[in-house]
Amino acid sequence: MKKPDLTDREEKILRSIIETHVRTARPVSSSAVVRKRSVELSSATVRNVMRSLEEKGLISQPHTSAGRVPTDVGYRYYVDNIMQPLTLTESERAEVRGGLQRLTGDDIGSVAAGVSRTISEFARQLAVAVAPPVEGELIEQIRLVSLDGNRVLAVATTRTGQTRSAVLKMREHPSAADLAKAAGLVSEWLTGAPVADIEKKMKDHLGEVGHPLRDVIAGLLAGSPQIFRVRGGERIHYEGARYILSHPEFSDDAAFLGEMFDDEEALAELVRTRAGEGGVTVTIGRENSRKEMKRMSVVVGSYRVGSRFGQMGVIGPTRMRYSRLVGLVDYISEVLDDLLSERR
Amino acid sequence: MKKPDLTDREEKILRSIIETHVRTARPVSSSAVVRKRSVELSSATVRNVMRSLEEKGLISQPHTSAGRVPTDVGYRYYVDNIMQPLTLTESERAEVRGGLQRLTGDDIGSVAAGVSRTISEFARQLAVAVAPPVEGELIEQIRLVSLDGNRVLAVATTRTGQTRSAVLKMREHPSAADLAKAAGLVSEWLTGAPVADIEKKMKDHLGEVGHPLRDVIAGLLAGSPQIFRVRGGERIHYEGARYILSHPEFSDDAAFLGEMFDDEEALAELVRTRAGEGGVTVTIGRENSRKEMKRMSVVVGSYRVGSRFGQMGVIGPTRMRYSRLVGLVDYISEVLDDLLSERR
DNA sequence: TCTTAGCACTCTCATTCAGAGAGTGCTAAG
DNA sequence: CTTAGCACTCTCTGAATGAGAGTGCTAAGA
Repeated sequence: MKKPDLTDREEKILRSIIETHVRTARPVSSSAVVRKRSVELSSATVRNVMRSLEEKGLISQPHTSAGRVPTDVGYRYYVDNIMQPLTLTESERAEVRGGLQRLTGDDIGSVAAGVSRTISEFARQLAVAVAPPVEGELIEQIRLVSLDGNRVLAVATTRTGQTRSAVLKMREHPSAADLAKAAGLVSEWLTGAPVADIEKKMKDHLGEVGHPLRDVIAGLLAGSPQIFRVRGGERIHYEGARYILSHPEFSDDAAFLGEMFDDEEALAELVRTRAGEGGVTVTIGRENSRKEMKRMSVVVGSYRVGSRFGQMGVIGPTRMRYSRLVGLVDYISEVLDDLLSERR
Repeated sequence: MKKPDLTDREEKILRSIIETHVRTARPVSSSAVVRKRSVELSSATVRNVMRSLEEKGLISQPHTSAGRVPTDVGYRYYVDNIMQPLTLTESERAEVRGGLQRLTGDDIGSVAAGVSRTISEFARQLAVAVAPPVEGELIEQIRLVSLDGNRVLAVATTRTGQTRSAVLKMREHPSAADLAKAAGLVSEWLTGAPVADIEKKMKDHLGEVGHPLRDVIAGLLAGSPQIFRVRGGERIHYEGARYILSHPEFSDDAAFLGEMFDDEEALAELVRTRAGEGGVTVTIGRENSRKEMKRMSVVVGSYRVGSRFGQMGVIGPTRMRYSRLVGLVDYISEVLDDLLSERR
């Protein structure tokens, strides 16, 4: 997997090429490398080294007489072996932490929204955050509150302290006593069960109860998807469309990006599949599963809520500041783990 | 305002030019008009008419020897005086109505989300829907439900049957009896008051109550923004980014569109400012307040929930099928008024 | 053996030019 | 008032040209 077969000098020159290409967006010539004082060599020698880097597939020429541009393989080598994650400045760290701290009182979906906003702001790239799935959460308790007419508010709390609720429409108006009884009964059945199992459990027990309560519980069963099936929109958040859309190099990909914005599930997939549990993962250009992303890179990290993981990351051109972005995502995931483990 | 100073023949030719331009996206020549059999005339005569239309500012030539293209003024005349809204086919009507019907059980924000999805699907354009503001709603009742630890779920219902809730963190764990008392007291103060006034009202009455209840109510006051200040994300929904982003003519405007997607409030402004109460409004090209939209048109309608209005519409190139889109928005607003007035 | 100066070579990019094609405006006749 | 005919204008395409950038190669120097 590793490719440590570069000499010190080759690494220095690869680094120089990548870093100036990231800044300038144009092919880097041998003389540009010399001007940067990356190495004390003549341009002719640098050219020889560049040729060797090209033979190894790390850089390439757009055409015969242009400078060199890093390939995906070149960026990969840079990310794995050369680059160091950039530490944020003290004031940036304070700002990131402060911004995230303010979120942690909110529900887990809003946290994801805030995370995507924070990442986007500091990265100046499209940012995506996916909240951890609710399916594995364990039910703590179910409560039913009578509203007006036949409407009832169902409230479920989970072991990690999340709360979800929905308004149910019942066939007839249930009495407060019946509601309390039904809630007690259902809580008894479900406490400790994972959210994924609740429909099945309720169905299994439904036969055990008689007339007035049975209607209430049937209503609850009918509405349970509303309570627990989290729509993508609540779990997946993105921010910073303007950054990726303003890249002229992506004007051909605008249609693809539009599809991504419309299909949040697909967007989530990008950060989900590659996010390990802990650590920051970088996916470069053609390494992405979608061929439309051959000129984009994705930097993702994960964060932990209870026993489940959420993911977050940035999407931008392959020509991105990897050291800065890896450092940023890393720091945010550290802060989130810290802040979110505090909640019970 | 009106411009009825076109002859019958001029109108026919303007219509022909606009309708073929909308289809082909290219300048329309005099012979193309003749080929369409819009009028029984030679191309030379059509040319004379086109010259007159050009003098009146309704069409223009991109360059000396090209066909003609409609101007904003031309589209305006077409929309106001020539075009008829296109009625949807029976099966489309059924599909639209069915799709919207399924939504009306949900809360008012989800309805807006569904509306934008429906419009976008049928219009194949970017669609935006804005739910009516909650500020004018009148409070019906406030309930408080004890969760675990110091957390309390506050539930408010309004006169139009909307429900909003939030989890509040109290200083200390309140007893169930105190919660019930506090909820009763607050409901008494607030019932019938508009949402906009609740903070003030609670502050006014807070002095009247003594120790154990006072803490609870202070907690509710502190959390009331969470309950009622609707974040844009819940009110404003858009769908169909792929349609507008895939228009090659907007690849220059991608950065502007990105800003719109990021700033939902700005997007909402587009459909809000122009939406009258009832009826469909069309804003064409430079008529839009934002100069970046000089090549886009907006078709908006409104719908009513209780005494407040929500807005919805489509955003696309000026070269759009106005008759189809006006017909669609009109029908959707009709269906929504119908469906939403049913809820109490 | 490695480095470097020098130079020919290749490719892009911008400019210019010419010819084809599209569509108009004008004129004169019906 | 309408229309046939035609000259005119403008765009678009492709070819030709020259400048500029940057390389690869060779041969000399350390």
